[in-house]
Amino acid sequence: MTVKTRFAPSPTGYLHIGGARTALFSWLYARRHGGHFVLRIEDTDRERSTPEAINAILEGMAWLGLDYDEGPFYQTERFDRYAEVIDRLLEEGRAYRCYCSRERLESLREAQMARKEKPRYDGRCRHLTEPPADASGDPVIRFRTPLEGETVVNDRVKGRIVFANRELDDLIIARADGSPTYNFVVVVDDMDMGISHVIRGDDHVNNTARQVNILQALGVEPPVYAHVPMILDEDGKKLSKRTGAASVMDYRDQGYLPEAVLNYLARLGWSHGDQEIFTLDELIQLFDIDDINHSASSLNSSKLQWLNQHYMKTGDPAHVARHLAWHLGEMGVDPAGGPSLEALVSAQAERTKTLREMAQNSLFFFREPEGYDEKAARKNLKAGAAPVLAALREALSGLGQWQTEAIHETVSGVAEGQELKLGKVAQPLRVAVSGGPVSPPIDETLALLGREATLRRIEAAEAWIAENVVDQPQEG
RNA sequence: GCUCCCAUCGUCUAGCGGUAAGGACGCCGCCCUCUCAAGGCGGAAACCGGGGUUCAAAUCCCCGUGGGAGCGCCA
Repeated sequence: MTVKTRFAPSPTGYLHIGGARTALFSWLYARRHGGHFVLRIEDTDRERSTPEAINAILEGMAWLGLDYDEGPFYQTERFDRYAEVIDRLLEEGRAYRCYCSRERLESLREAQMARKEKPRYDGRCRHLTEPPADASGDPVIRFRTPLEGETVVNDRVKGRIVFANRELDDLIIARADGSPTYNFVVVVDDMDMGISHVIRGDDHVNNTARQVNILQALGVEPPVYAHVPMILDEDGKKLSKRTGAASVMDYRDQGYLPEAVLNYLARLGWSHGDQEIFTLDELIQLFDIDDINHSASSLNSSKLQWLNQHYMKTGDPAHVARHLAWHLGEMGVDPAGGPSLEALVSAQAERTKTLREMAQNSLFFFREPEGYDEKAARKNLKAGAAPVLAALREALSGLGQWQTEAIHETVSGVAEGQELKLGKVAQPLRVAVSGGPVSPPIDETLALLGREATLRRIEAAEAWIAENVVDQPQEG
């Protein structure tokens, strides 16, 4: 059997992190089996679907690198086809027109709820042969669900699930205006597009029995279903925009690499023994529906951060640098005016968790620090630091080659000359050039910053000390 | 309320009748160290409860309990 999977989001919002995972699973499964992956936009709800949301979904897919072999298909462009199938169902008596008013349906539901029954259509129009006398307005079309027997779904992740048909009611497949509804279009599309495996969130399990029944009425073999558990937020609650990043683009904005997000998502609800780090190729090779978990899982941002740092540390610096450049740009920095981004990535990757943090902590390489971190200055830019800085400035200005190793020797040389531990020299220097207490190793920092900026900032620090510290009572 | 699903460290998970219940993130401690990190080493930390089945249950069955989903002229 040729494998064909699909991702079928409704364009009513951004590409959700949960949706991204189902998309990833579907994509991986198709790639794993040399099949096709289809993107289908479920936009039958014209009220809620927006072009912005469609773009957001396409953008999210592109950022993650989940490419599709077919589509995007739009359901709104397939209305003729749906009408055709509905007519066929009507002719064959597998569907019927229902003239019940919304009001009647509403009170029916209320009465059932009051009786603690499961609300469902009572089948009043099921046996009508012609419109009732009191009919007003256009009818909806309902699917004639079998009254008896059971519908079995052999779910690839949940196992065998049995639904008694009497628990199902006659669902509406076309609205009064003739437009088809979700449970119906899904079935027609999956059938027409030759979808072999439906991988989707398990909030759809209860729909599956209805869909299987429609498929059977159409005389078609159902696809293989695999319902993956939900993703919960860090507190184990349902995901919402409120509780942090829900849209995949938020992850980009927060400084995550797409490969980190992909790896993280893959390991959320799926596993392969004790392995945590997977390349995309490994995922394609190893992914299997049978290894998907049965229970919902919570997001854990610290694990994502760990993965992200892993990819920043071990990835191709040029690749990471491209992403870093984007974030620098977001912060109004033109990377052209500073050190090599690749070198910067190498220097910062092991001390930052995200690209955003890396960019933030690297700002001083591109522009003068805006003043000194108060605490760091109080501790390191004391009166006693002035001669140290002066010595450093002198030694560094005479340095032949502005390279890490030579700089390192020079700085340690100054420390020895002043009979100070390296830290006593490096730290004031660090504050002087970076404005704060944290940076890559001082020699690397200076090498990246360049001689000119280094000397200028040392001088500025000396002036700052003269102006702000000289009159203060000296302490050690 | 009815139907369906789920249940191993805080979190992600391995386990598929016999294990000292393993790994990862995070956390704690030590080492390393010019800052912050990274890294190395070590540590604390889990089978929801009760019944069965079995020589033997985290693993199989049942019942509870607790979560979740669905019950639209939404998808």
